[in-house]
Amino acid sequence: MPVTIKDIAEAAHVSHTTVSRALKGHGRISPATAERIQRLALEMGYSPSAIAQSLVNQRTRTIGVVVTTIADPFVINIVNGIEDAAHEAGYSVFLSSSHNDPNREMAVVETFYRRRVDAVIVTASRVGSLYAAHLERFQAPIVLINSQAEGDYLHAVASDDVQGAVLAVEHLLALGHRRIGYIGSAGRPISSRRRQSGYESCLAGHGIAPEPDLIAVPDATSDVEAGRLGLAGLLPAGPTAILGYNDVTTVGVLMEARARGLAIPSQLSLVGFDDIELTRYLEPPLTTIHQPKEAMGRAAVQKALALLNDEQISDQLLSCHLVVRGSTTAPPRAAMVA
Amino acid sequence: MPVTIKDIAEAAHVSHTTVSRALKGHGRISPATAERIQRLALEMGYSPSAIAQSLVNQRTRTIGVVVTTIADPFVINIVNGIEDAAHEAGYSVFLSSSHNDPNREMAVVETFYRRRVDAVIVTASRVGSLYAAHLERFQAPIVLINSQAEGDYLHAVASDDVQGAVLAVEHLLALGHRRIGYIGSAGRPISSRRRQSGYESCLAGHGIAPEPDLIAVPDATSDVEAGRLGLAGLLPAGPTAILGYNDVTTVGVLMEARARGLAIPSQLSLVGFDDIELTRYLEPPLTTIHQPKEAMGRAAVQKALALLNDEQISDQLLSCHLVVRGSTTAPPRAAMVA
DNA sequence: CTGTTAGCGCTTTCAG
DNA sequence: CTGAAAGCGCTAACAG
Repeated sequence: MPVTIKDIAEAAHVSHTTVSRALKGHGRISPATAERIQRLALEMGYSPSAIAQSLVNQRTRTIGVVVTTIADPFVINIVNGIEDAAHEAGYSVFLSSSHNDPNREMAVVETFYRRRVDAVIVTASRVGSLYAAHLERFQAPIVLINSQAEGDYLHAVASDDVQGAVLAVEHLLALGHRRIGYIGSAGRPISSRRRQSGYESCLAGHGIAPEPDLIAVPDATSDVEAGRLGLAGLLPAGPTAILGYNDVTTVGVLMEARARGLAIPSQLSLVGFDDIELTRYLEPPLTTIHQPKEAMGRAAVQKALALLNDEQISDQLLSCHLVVRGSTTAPPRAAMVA
Repeated sequence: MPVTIKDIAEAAHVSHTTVSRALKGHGRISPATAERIQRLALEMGYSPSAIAQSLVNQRTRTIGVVVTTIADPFVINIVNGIEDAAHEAGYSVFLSSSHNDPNREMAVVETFYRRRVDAVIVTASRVGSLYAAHLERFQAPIVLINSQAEGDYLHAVASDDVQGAVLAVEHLLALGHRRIGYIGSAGRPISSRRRQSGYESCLAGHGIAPEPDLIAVPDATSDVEAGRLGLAGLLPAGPTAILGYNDVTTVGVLMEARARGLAIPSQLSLVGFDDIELTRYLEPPLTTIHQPKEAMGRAAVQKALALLNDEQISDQLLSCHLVVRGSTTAPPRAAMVA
């Protein structure tokens, strides 16, 4: 059994209240006894029970984080940002995976509720709307990062998908490309559509009508697979450049291109999205749209903390930036690939 | 304020004790009232406070996990295994990063102790020995995954570094290589030395005396950098193949080789260690030693749970296996590179 | 300045 | 089968 304030009280011949006061400095208490008790506490190896404190204070200083998958290079950078910010604020974080299953997601949130976390952060939730029902009961703030559900039921932090896609397309346009393809993600409908709309509006802004043949949203089992299928589907339309939903999708495109003997970037330019670490070690290193992943995690924590403080804070839309590496260049002279 | 058993008791005109009993099924209670109360609890949106339960039960059903860095492709697979196993057992996990700082590592463990986690899992700890002092006080089991500290003070789960390195070297030997280099890691002294000893003993077993010139343990700021420096240092000795401490180190070797116009694998074969996801997308895809990362996480949880159950369980040493991909082939005819 | 008392939400004897 | 009472470790009035 751990040492309790009662044990210290006994050893110091004072009441446990006095110990409690001595240990947290404030509260009127004689410096002498205060110091004596503190020394005693140290000697006895006392460590206050956060459980007991939580019960009486009605706050646990914990944040529950639910992610779709833990072993994901994108997600994990967000978690990293969350943990850093939480740690700085004196909070601990529970991490749990929904395995991309809405039922499991709700179960995890329920578990967090039972544990009385002060706030919940959910990344890439597909069921944001479901929270509406549970929300009245669940007092804690819930902030959604990159929500993939329709509507804005809750507090949100997201990166600016539209702006990011525009950056990508402008880069390709500047390089001289005119036939630019887009390969989306069926599993992240919201952000995929946003990126697609950025792509389309940017093209349109330059007088290029989006062609359905240059857009694919493959129904694949993985992002890599989506990239492969996507490229296969788009090739007949003769793209000179492709924007992938994210870096992993774009890796799939790269693999498929390699399998087909298509040279990147001389025959086909590629732009990814996210800027996960992997991309810089590929051959060629990927030109991509950088998402401020840790910043999003930190922003989510700040938002949650502000909410706990009853400060009203507006939703955050963080902007992306372009990282030019080796997978983009001017289109080939003979612009037909297929 | 959340609904409590008292609220339900009031609504049901029974004592809160009865509610408590009704809700957990056991305890002698009339099926009628039991069911009535359960329905009521559901209607009222009751969710038991894990905090209060933890306080009385003296166990929180939480596990504290401390890692060196969250955003690490290797670590995160371990965490994934931990979370899965913990979830299955009804445990929640606290995740925290030590940022590879021993002081911070101890601080994190202290925080976990305050939160009264039932067990602690530490990956790649450099300060295992420091726990000895705190151990008497901290009743919870502490299990170390891939500990990087001298001695075996605690319960450990690790992959078999020696066996893994032997696998790698045997593969290269079988391919015909005789001048095989090893690039280690200064930051993970224990596992780096184990891999090196597997490497050396395997060579020795085949009648090849290890050459100091073919071994480098660069003092670099990152694994990639270590790989680059390592290759630069080893090249004069004319290796035809190199075993890197891990995949990221080997990526560094690959980058440096590319920069020097060295063809992989025709001029130099490369073997990594870990089998992180990245490796299969490199050009060429890396031959590597697979570590059972999720399994190590799961094993750590099982060990922790067994310990909580007072079962004595032996330390786990999980074996690795070889994954042959594109970065290894027979040595060039003219086996001198430098 | 210090001690007494009550209570956070729950479980668990012990009586009835 | 059900209720009363005590207590998990701590904090916060309220007295003294």
